[in-house]
Amino acid sequence: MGITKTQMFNSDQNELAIIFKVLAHPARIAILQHISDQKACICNDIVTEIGLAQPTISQHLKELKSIELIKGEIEGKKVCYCINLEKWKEVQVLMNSFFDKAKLNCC
Amino acid sequence: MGITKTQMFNSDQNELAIIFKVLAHPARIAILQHISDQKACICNDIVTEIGLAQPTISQHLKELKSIELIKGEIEGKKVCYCINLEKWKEVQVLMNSFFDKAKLNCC
DNA sequence: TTTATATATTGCAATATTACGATAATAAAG
DNA sequence: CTTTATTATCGTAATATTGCAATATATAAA
Repeated sequence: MGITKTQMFNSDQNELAIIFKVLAHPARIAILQHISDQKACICNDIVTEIGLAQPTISQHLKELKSIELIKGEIEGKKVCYCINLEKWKEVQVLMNSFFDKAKLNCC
Repeated sequence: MGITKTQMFNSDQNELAIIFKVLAHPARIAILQHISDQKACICNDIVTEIGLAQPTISQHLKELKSIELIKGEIEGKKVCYCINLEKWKEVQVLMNSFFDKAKLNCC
């Protein structure tokens, strides 16, 4: 159907999946790299750096904001986006705790 | 368009995005947890545990196999899936190196 | 060989995502 | 107030994903 049966899974599984989904696009990876490299944090500069249309970048930024990986500060008519380090670390811990649980005890 | 402009991004960005995309579904998170918890590694047991239809689970397993996070061993008429620990750790390292690069040097 | 069991593949309907043009909203500059 | 610059939102076309019924494939059991 194209619709994920969210109700069949627990909230941890759904939360992790949502985080992974936000990260599951090369443009969003690139945006995060540009922001954290300080190459560009102003929306329009990111548009120039990456080369997708402005509405497309704006949409990607919105998705990154939706899980609070970045925050946008309004500076006059520009918006400066930066990494939300608190959430950033939280996400990293979450992923690592998922990965650390895997054991090699299979058949 | 719905099509990702892969050619605009470098191979690291695309590789990371593909890995995140495979992980971006609660059913696939659940499957990995079941396998690594040893609750179920036989395909049909996973179907019973999770409650999605057999073809659906089979498709999710295929996607997990596509990036080699799991491998499936044929045991008679059954297939035992287990975590590919080598790739598993490789993916974890890749993610951490991405997350470790973020700095708080923004405006 | 026939039947039962386990998994994979195909085809399709429902829904989601990606990208962008057009346009709205907002704020600084003139 | 008007213009310009920057970002967000809306609408929409193209494509991708999800889930499952039907079916194919493969092995074991009878």
